Amino acid sequence: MAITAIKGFNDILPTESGRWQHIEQTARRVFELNGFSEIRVPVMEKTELFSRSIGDATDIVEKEMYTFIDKGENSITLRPEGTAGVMRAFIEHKLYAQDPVAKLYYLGPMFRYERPQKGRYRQFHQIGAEITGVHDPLADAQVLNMLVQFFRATGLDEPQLQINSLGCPECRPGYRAALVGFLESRLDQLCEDCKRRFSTNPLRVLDCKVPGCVEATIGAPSVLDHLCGGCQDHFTGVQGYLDSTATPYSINPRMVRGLDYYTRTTFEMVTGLLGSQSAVAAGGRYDGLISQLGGPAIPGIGFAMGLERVALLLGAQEFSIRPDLFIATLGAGERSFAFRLMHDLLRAGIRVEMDYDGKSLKSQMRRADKLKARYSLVIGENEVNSGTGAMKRMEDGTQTELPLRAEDIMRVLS
RNA sequence: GUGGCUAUGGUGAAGCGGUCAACACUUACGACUGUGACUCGUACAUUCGUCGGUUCAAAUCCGACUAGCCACCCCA
Repeated sequence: MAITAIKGFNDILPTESGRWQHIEQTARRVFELNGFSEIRVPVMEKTELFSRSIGDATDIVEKEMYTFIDKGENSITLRPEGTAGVMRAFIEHKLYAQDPVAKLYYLGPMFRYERPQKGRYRQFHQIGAEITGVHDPLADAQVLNMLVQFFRATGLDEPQLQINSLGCPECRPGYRAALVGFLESRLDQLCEDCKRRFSTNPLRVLDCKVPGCVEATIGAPSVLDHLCGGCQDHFTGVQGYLDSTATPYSINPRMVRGLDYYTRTTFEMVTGLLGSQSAVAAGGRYDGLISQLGGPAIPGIGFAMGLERVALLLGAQEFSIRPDLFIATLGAGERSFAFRLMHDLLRAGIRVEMDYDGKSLKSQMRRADKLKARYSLVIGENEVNSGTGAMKRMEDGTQTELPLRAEDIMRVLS
């Protein structure tokens, strides 16, 4: 039996890589337009970074991390998400000293040990962006608008933006207490999972899809009614900015996040097209994270989107590269002439293909067709002797006689 | 970690106990001795995820294992 890839780790084959490049290029273009610069950080970090930022009691840290001990006895973890590493770098290199307002984006593989399913893999890829140093809801709104811009630019208008506010360390405890009080009386109506959540993370009960739980939580207190003045103003501000740019969104007071560091604004881009993996991108504000990791008290906000999920939404769209010209040759003698011509054209930036191993002309023409070459050119003894030949436009079969020099060929191609 | 489903060539698949494992696509070569797409011809699974069992006989029945998919949990 041949060796196969690890469960949940996928190859991105040439037929799909074009789609991935389209996504990545679009993200880079949109993000850079918005003033974000790329930051590249390692795929592994000390385990402690993640347990401290994401939260010890979260599922990610409790059961989904690829953690191991290296030869120096250090506990190392393959990053399960990007923000922690980016903020570690931000603090470690004191980027805030130059300018506390940093706009950073990153992209790359993330790792989570979960059972794979549609749109969820053990190695998956995210593109994320972060803004540090801005308290004003303007930063929230810019990040959200940029996300919406990205999806539009990618040709996807389906995912919907949902926003919520989780409050801050001031007001969240009060809300949590109110919710616990409410749920306590209906504990017997909740599913087994929710009974467990009730003690570990009561906010999650609101997110449960079991009909009994949905019903039991109908009159539950909303986070939005328990926000303190500051959080209330902030959330209103975010909405105001979104309204002013006519960015469509809806408020989902039941939206909960899986990472502990979120405060105030949280959001998701959701789709109904990916089965149970409805979130294509998600993020929020993390005002306490940087100081929690040993940096100064600087706020932050950001998001990450799942590339596999975006790629799935894009479907089987073709992004293949077509050659401009295919050169067919009739004999070994002509091939060196053709090779030289191809070389000149490649140097000029023309995409050229030629036959590699002396196949029949029929085969070569078939190949030109299969590669979807725009033009073909047959080179035989006559062409080599006369220095002229005929370029055939594959689309309609018309031929153009011309001298076989790079500049003449380029003229026909343009 | 839990549950369900499925495993036949490069791909999509027929086959449901008994002659060479259909068919389609892909690929290669040819019909056209210097011009593709359409058409036609030829070739391409000593073998049906793996191991074991039942049987005179198994891709077809049984068991175990493995893998994949989907769902739950959770999440991008």
